[in-house]
Amino acid sequence: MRKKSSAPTMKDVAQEAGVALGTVSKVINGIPVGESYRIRVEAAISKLHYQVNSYAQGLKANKTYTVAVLIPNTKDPYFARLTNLINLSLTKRKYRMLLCCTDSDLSFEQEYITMAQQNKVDGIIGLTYNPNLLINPETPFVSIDRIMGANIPCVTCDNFMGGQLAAEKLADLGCRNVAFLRTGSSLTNEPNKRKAGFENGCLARNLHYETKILEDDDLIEEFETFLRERMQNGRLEFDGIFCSTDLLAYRIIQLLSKLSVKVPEDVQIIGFDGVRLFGDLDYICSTIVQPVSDIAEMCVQILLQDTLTARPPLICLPVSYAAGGTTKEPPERPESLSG
Amino acid sequence: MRKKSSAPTMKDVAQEAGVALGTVSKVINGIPVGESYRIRVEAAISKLHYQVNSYAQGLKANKTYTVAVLIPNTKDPYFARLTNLINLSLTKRKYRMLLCCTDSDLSFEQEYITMAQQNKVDGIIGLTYNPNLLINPETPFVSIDRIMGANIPCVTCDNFMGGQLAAEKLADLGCRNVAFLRTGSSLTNEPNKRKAGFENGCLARNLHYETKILEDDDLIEEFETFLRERMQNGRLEFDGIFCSTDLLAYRIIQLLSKLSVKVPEDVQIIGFDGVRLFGDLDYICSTIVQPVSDIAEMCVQILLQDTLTARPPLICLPVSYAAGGTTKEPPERPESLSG
DNA sequence: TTGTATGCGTTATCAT
DNA sequence: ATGATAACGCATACAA
Repeated sequence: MRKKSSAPTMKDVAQEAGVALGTVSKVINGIPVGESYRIRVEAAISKLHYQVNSYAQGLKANKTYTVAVLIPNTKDPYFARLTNLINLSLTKRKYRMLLCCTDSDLSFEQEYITMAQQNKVDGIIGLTYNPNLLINPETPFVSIDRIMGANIPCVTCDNFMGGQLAAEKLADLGCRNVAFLRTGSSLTNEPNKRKAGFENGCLARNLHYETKILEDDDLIEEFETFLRERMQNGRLEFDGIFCSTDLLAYRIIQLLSKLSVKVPEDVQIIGFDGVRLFGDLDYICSTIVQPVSDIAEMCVQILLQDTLTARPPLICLPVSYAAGGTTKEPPERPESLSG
Repeated sequence: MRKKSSAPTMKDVAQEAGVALGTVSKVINGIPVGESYRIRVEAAISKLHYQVNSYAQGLKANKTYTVAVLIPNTKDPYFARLTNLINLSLTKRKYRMLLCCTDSDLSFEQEYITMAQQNKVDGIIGLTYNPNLLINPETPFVSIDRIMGANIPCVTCDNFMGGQLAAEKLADLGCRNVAFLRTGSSLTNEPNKRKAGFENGCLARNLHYETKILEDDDLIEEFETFLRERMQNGRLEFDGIFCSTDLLAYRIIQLLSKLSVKVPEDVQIIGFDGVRLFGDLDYICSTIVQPVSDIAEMCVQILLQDTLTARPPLICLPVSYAAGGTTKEPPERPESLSG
């Protein structure tokens, strides 16, 4: 499909209305102008279906009202929700959002950064993994979940507290022997603190614990071996498991079902993220809920704020716990929705 | 966070390299230039960290390499996946994507269209509901799931065939008395054909069927009443249900569990969309799978193609069926993934 | 082959 | 208050 003839410009409007260019500009920008002139210009605008050219505006003003958002993908429900909420926050402020799905690929991340800079975005929000990202210091950047350097603010949830909360919950629910399972990137980022928080909680509550962390190229089957080795007479020695993400929790639950271990009767499971079915229905599992909405809003707010003051390097937002059916409590139900 | 000093321009590069503006432009655009000049220019570019200004380019070329995508949200897993795949297709072609989450709000849809046009996007892909959307005819537009007019291509899956397939599957699985349940927008769009296809399939296979369609502001509870009325001695009179979406199927399954009706033993359920947990793990339910990847690719391809020929008004892509545990078959399992 | 000049659509600074 | 004009950064047609 090819674009048809080029769109009308301010010049066309000026000619149609029989006024000067500057007058048209003033009308468009709400600068006072003679009543009769305004009416003629407005008539010409609607007659020609004139629309301002944001590109010309951006070139002139050196401001594009555009923010690039780098995220691995929008298929994962947590990323999908985060993307949606960032979009909301940006739209609320009349900003446009350039979506950049990086697939967690280090090169793609860099390419998107370059693209965004060439596009003269007013800022970038990135949930990235590349430890050597080259970002032009003149482009404001806010990182999610990873500390990237002294001058780059990082927004995350309180991962340490989340881990601790998980341990406390398991203790409250009667567990005595628990495990922490983690998978994913070997790169250091904030979510790694979930482990330390969990261990801290276990110590405080006198819980015996063990941890198992998969390397980057390990298969999920490693966990099966790990768990099998800790079964005696068809009984798992753990009565509680904390998984670093809801995704992992889900897969572990599948695995346990294969091993005929019942959840939550035999072993209670807590995940992390607060993922819900279809975005806002039931939780997949009992989980530490990230304040996604606050994270999104905070990213946008910090990115777009004018003052250079009050720019703390790391912002940790509080997490909460939600029962989702994989612990011995009644699961929380979402408010009833129509449709 | 404020932008630091403004970025270097071609003029700065020219001065740094001691050459003329045009020469720099040529180097950047790969137009042959004297070896020594090229080297000096490239040195200046990397010294100054120069990056072209896409806005200036776009203004000059009247082309922005940007496409706006209008979608209700990215929380719903089907929309989330579609968004991801459209992003992929666009990126592959070096296009940027402006994400516009409309929340299915008719005014937001119009506002985003206006914004996109002011942004001089090269095209718009929209899954929209506003029947009176004002779209500048000079902006190429491809619609998803809704026919918007003679000059606007519409990409969708074969909804009719999907409905028919659902009926056939239920018949094959031994059902004799089935129901079709639908909810959502009262506006006419392609997915409405699922009902006709289902009815057609039921007739062909001699299945007795009943349909229940909720109005826009009805509550999901209406379905509970409907189903309760069709129970005798704790037994539901239907042995199969086709739901217009996986989301609805999921909610109906919850409802049935409340009524102590077992799925799939007492009643088999088929949904529509092909939604999977975490994007690519298990299906939520047995379902008619939309060819999301093909839909995304087709939208982009049609939108960006140069020729005005071969632009059929309606493109129906084939659907398939996947067992997801809510029918009397072993559910399909996704290929084992690492991590 | 290299440099110069003009225009893209807009805004803002001037005179008028 | 209104109209003419320069400038934003880049690409290109044209002159050197």
